[in-house]
Amino acid sequence: MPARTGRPPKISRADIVSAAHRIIEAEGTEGLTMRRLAREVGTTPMALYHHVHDKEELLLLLLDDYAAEMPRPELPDESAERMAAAAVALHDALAGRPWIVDVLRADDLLSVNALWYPETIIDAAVRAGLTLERAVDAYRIIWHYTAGEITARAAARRRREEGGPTYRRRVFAELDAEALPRLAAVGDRWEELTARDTYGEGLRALVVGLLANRFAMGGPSMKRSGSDDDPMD
Amino acid sequence: MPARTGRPPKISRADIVSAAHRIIEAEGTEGLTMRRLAREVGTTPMALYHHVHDKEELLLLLLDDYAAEMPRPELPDESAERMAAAAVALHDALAGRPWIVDVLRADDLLSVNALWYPETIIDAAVRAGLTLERAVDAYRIIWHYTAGEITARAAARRRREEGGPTYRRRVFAELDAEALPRLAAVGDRWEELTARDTYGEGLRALVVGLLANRFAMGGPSMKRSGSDDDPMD
DNA sequence: GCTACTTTCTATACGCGTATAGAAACTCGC
DNA sequence: GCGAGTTTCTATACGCGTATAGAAAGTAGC
Repeated sequence: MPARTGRPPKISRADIVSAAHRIIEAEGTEGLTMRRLAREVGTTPMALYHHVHDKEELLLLLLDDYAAEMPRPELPDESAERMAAAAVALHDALAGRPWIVDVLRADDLLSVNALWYPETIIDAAVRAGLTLERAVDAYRIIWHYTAGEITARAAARRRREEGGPTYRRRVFAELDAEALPRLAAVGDRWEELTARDTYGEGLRALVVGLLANRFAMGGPSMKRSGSDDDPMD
Repeated sequence: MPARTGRPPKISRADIVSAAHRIIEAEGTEGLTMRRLAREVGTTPMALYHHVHDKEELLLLLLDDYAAEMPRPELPDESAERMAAAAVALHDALAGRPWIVDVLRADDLLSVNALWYPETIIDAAVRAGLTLERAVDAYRIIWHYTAGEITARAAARRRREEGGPTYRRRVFAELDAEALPRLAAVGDRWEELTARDTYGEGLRALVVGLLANRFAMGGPSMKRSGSDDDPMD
């Protein structure tokens, strides 16, 4: 029954997504606007909104398309290494696409086609001896770190491209060496030190710590200092 | 020589920042637009741009103001606990303010008045035995995790407020239980499990891992300690 | 063929951040 | 007192994402 009711569509979701791909490829993230996209597809901007809820959903579709082709590398057998390797693969796949950043806030599950990554990480964590619940926690923690690193990376790149290194200079120039001796000791080298890629190092530390499991949830040690009230609700 | 040349200003940066504070207090983040702010200050939108480079700088000023009053809690003496306590204080101070998210991508130093946090964390890391360079790396890694967690938290809150829980439902409904057994096992409980606050847990894992320092930079891999699943000794 | 109904697409408009051009209001050198 | 220079403020406009209203183009029942 291919006979559907209503005005027949001139464009499809797939048309939109592939046009978006083309634009991003040719003109980068900034070139992808709903108006520009409409022109590319050959329709009006608002027509897009009948196929896509908003721009964020469009980016999610783009991610999903892209995720289908992301590398699923051979993984080591040992659990900790396996977790780290899967996370690195996820990180590397995402870090290369600047527009990803706009979608990172969307969800911790990313897209359907990217579910292989959480699955693999959670599975490795369970194999390493965590309960399923704690494995999920571990995945989310790794994800927060990963998303944060990618965001910072993108911001640093943007800063580099825009050229204005003034702010950090000013900070270190005005810095009170008595109150902040460590930062003063770093001084001009901040720029250089923070340019290094520390994702892998942090990830390994995280995996080690998560599996070491020194501080079980609700455990007594390393209690939070300061007031007890949680400012989020 | 208080007699400066040029047309005398009607408004100051301080006026702008305090008006912005007022608006955010009264109407939340969404209420803070450059046009609304201009109305509050009693001027035109473009006049603001002579005192503030762009909206992001305004938010940074707001953060700096706010940072001056952030809690600097009494810290434990032991280094690892000290690092964690400072990071938790930073996290809690930032997590309460939704608009912070827009500024998180700005810089890893945040604002001048917030430098106490990196200083404290780096200092504790050095005391724990890291070199200054590695202590800076540790701080940045902690910062990436913290920023990522806060962003995800804000996104989750937004999702909660907007009410649409459809996406995750759909994901788990369509989920291929053979290809993704762990996620399938979690199933409906994903929502519940990911609502938990795991910042502290992750942070402690990170600190443990960073100080355990098993995998020095440039080291060969995570192999090293045999093929044991218990990475702590 | 007409009417009702459904789906898709178009036109218009709003508020956003901010670029650009130039007017306004002051000091200074003469 | 008057032009030159400097700083600040105003007017206008652009492109953005997208809300809203309604026109267009089909099918289904009569």
